[in-house]
Amino acid sequence: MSSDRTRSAILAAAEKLYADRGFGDVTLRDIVAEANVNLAAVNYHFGSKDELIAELFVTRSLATNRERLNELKFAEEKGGGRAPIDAILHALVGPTLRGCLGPDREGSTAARFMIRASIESVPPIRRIKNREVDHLRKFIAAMRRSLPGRDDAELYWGLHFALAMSHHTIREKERLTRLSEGQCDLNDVGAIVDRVVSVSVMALTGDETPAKKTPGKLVAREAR
Amino acid sequence: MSSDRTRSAILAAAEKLYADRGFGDVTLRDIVAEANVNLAAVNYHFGSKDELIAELFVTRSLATNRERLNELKFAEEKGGGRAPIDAILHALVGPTLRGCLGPDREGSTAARFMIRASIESVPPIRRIKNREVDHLRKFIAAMRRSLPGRDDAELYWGLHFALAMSHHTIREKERLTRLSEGQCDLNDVGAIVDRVVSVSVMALTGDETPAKKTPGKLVAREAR
DNA sequence: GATAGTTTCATACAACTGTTTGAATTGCAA
DNA sequence: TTGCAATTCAAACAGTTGTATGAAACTATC
Repeated sequence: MSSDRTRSAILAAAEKLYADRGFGDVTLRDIVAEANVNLAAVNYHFGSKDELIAELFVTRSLATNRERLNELKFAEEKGGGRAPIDAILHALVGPTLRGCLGPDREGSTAARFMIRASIESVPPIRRIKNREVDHLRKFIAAMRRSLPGRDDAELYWGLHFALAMSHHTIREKERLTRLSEGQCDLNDVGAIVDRVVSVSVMALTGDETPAKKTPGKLVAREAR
Repeated sequence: MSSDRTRSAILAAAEKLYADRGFGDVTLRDIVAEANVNLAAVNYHFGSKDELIAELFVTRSLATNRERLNELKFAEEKGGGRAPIDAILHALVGPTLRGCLGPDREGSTAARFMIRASIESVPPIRRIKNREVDHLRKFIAAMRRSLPGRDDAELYWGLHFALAMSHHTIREKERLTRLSEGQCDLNDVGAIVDRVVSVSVMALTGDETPAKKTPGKLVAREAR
């Protein structure tokens, strides 16, 4: 228990390299070179390469989940047990978007690592993501309290779409920048969060029964 | 030019195996075993493993793009040069969703392969996807005609969100099924397309200037 | 300062990867 | 049939990968 130095040097080096070059072509030898430690150190301290990746991902995603739940709890307490739906969605997508996008996050290896983890799909991370369901259920519960009477399926779809927009923005931010030739500002994270939340709220409250076969033209207006 | 037999046997076997087990752990030896051909045949007929994957992906995605443009062209001709926005978005997300989800597509290796290609992110496929920008610009142009005066950035965000919901639904269909405990029907593809289109239309037409700092509650109603 | 436990290190291992080679076989035209 | 090109094949190649080993170096306790 004395030498955390090696341990954390490996973690830092691995996070940096994975963030920079992806999981695909970063070997243990690259990592130990960057960390200036011996090759065997990874297996000694982490057991295996996969466990190293898992620890990296778990640490970061636990932090995000904690932040999410804090925001949710705060919003629900403020609303006396019922948070407004936009606050709930804000708590859901805000931490992730803020963590991965945003100013001066360019240099943050943690953020870039999480972007990689979102783009590539490597077994140890996939295993962890599959346990995320329980976490999301807490948001479904809050949404149910916020929009009582709403069909559960609608809530699931709303949450699903909120995550879709948030994750896709993270995954494809370069492509969106290129496609829009810079007209979409990917630096103003606050505006992005608001935009995702706003659309998600519309998805949830727009029309009771989503257009069945031929969706009519939909017009939304701001109701104060 | 005589033996396409080997060539297409390889293509079929590769598509099946990649669809079933992902790109990560399917080797050339797996493929040639499934195809009952010699190991060297892949390099002989395709040059390299990456070129095999690329050909597989290009074939399928060209088909999807063609279908998209057909739908778009049809809608614009019907509208005399200006298609309604929901028709444009329908042309954008319909072919992809229909191609990857939907009934009796369970057995379609082509569909499952495209899902894999959407989930995992392997270099040859990434290279091809990066050339997709020109294709998407045609939809931006159609959207500009459909919603004149609208800020270009808004159009880009709308298209981006439409793709986000469509791709995320494909990628995470199992997870959504599990999360919603089957309450979200992933088999009714038509309904899913309509749902994605409907939300995308709301995103594009909902409020002129997307809520800046504190998004107000938004209510949409059906017009017409 | 001897001892026991932890940590580092160089090295080897065993397996697997995509690719190449050169000879055998096939198919087809003259 | 003969000749030539296209195709198939078994085998080997060259490189990389994550992991295991056992000895050395360190660290703290008594």
